[in-house]
Amino acid sequence: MSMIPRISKAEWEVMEAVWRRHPATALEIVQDLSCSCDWKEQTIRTMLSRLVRKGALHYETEGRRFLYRPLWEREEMVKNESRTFLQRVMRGVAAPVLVQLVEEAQLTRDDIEELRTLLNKKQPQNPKKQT
Amino acid sequence: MSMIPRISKAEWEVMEAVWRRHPATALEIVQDLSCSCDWKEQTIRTMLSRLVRKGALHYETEGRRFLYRPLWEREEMVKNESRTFLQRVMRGVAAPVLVQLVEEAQLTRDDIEELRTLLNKKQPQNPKKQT
DNA sequence: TTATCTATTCTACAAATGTAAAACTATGTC
DNA sequence: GACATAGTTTTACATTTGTAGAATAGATAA
Repeated sequence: MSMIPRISKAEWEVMEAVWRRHPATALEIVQDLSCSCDWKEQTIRTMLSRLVRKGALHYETEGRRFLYRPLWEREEMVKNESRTFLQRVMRGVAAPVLVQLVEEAQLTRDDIEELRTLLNKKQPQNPKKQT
Repeated sequence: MSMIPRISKAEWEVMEAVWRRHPATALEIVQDLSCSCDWKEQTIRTMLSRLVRKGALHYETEGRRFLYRPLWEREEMVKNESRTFLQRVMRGVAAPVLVQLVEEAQLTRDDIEELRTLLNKKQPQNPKKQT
């Protein structure tokens, strides 16, 4: 199985739009993003190509245009990013970061409930000694 | 108040070492990292300079060497990174990412307890409608 | 069938990142 | 003082990212 590609911040933005609307033409993506970003159309088209090159998107041609689709579920990529983030920012010590994130996050009642349930089910790990 | 600088993955690694050992000479940092990374000594020294330039570290001279110190608490930078991460990966919809992270993370009994308490105190937000 | 659209592909270029080697400079040491 | 040492500063160079303009080619309207 090929690797989930690492994509940049701006590319992520474009991916979001593709996830929202796929299958989608470049123009549709541009329109979708027109409110949130103020990139030039060409910029977004460039990023679509790069995402194809990186193996994050693929397309079929429909007439002269491309219909883009994600090659990965949003969830898979979120998982991947999260893992990378955790490794980078915490080198294994998850809790402080999670605390931080929970504090920052805006969560609905349901979100909170879901997380609480998750924590109840969570299997505790023994603390590891510091290297 | 000046801004917390954004630093790259590799630079973060170096920062970790500085946080662990500060005040520390370049050599000490190099040694600290020698087990975990296999960068050449020069590479690490370069990153120390870049971190100074970026305003993440500063130094005093001690004889001919520099004694490096972080300009920011680890916690502040973690907070900052977390915020950036959340904005990037979730554009405001925190819960799925948090679920993912909690699932991935290795948490001790105490960590879980802490998070649970936090969630209990957490003020729920009303769901916002999608744009 | 030719001019015009419009979509994609190529090219551009500066800044940041990863990864160092080379050069320069104090400072002990002989 | 001359030289080796061990620091720092400069320079290097390929990739990735951000941000597009220019060129090209297929579809279409006149």
